[in-house]
Amino acid sequence: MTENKSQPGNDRRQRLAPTERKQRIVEGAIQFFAEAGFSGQTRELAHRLGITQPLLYRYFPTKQDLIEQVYEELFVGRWQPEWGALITDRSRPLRDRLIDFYRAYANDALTYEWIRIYMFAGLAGEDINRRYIDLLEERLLTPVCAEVRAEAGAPAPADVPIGSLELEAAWHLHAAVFYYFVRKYIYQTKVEPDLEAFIIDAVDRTLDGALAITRRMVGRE
Amino acid sequence: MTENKSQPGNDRRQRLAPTERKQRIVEGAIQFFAEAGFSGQTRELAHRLGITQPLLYRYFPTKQDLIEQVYEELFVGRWQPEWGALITDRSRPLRDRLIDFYRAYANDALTYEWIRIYMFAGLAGEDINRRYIDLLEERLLTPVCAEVRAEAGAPAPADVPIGSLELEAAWHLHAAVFYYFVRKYIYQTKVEPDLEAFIIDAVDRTLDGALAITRRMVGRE
DNA sequence: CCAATAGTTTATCGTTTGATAAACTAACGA
DNA sequence: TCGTTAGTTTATCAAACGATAAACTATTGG
Repeated sequence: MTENKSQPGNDRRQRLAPTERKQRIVEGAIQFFAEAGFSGQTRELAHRLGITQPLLYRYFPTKQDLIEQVYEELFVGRWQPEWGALITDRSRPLRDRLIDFYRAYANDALTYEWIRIYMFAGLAGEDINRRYIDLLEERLLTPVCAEVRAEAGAPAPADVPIGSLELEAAWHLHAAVFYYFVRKYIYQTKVEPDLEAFIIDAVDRTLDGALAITRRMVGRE
Repeated sequence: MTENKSQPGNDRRQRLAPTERKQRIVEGAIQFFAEAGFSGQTRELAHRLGITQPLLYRYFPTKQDLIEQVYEELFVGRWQPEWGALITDRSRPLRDRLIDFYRAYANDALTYEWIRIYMFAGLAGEDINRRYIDLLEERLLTPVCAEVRAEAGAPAPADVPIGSLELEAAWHLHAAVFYYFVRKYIYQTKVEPDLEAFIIDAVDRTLDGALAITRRMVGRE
């Protein structure tokens, strides 16, 4: 018997560079906390990672620090800057832009881990949700309102500011898509299997209705 | 000094009839778990109730039994049977019926406690959410689809079954109202202050769009 | 080949937490 | 008035859990 280092089931005590180990811990934590919530035990997280529990504390002083890192990775890192340009590109029909955006957003952001940790964080009273919503209103919802205005032939936001109820119209579409994934990943019930078709219908319903209401509310130019 | 029983600050050791005590515990548990989640400690719940922690175990064998009772009180007890009739009353415009329903539903069901405990339960993997959604689809969403069909002049569900995407259209409105309260009570962000106006707009957006799509999807009679 | 560095584990501490047992006492009936 | 019933508290247990200290060992440079 020479080396048994690479034998299956005997691969413990795997020495990694600090950055690599830290990254693995964060990724494992995302998966684990998404399932178990933040009251999940550090011992079980360590077990899933194939390491011992005190090792976590070599890389993160406290459990809360690890959680903070999870937020960073998940909520700050996943917003794609090009989405903003996608929304405001008036060379394409607004309907197509919204469909493309929500297709991309659903794919990159609204994953199992994202949705669940987002909701866990909200219930825990963390301000990460409020900060994310500020970002969302600034980069998505307000621009969408401006595009709806343009589409409806209504005054630009610079002349007539976006009203609270108009913002709610943009939330309306967002809520439909978001809640679809809440049902899928939190309640774990059956949802429409064709995500593409679902998004198209949701956009059409919201947009048609929103256009009519916007014309009524804000008036045409 | 004769009696100090009713003096303020000295009212401990308050003896209650079992049913009364049990009721107070459940109501306190609803409030407490809504804030703290189900990982909230029994000692703190007892403290808020002004009783000692072991007393909880006189009335509920385990913490989980108490939680079960919270579900019962909150999710089973709050559905008003008359809501079904409200939806299907074709002597009134569908728009008015939907507005009235969601006004009532928001008032009676979508409270701070309800929303938060519902979400906590979902994340915990409890099947109460799936059971509630079955109830919702049967008593609300499917009937709404049938009414939209009638309004759109499309075939009745008996002839052409309700499709998955049609059900999603009913979910669309439901999601908008639900998510409004998620933002209010879970993320705790500013929302449109006029709930009435919000509901009216949401109904109009969804209904107009849904009518058009239903006509396209199912065809007219 | 050896010694120093540092990644990882073993052992353990102090609290927290759900739950139980036994003591205490307010209320009611004979 | 007194004794029994039962609602409530005090005291405590055992396991769970975040966190720390010290021992262990894989890797690297000379």
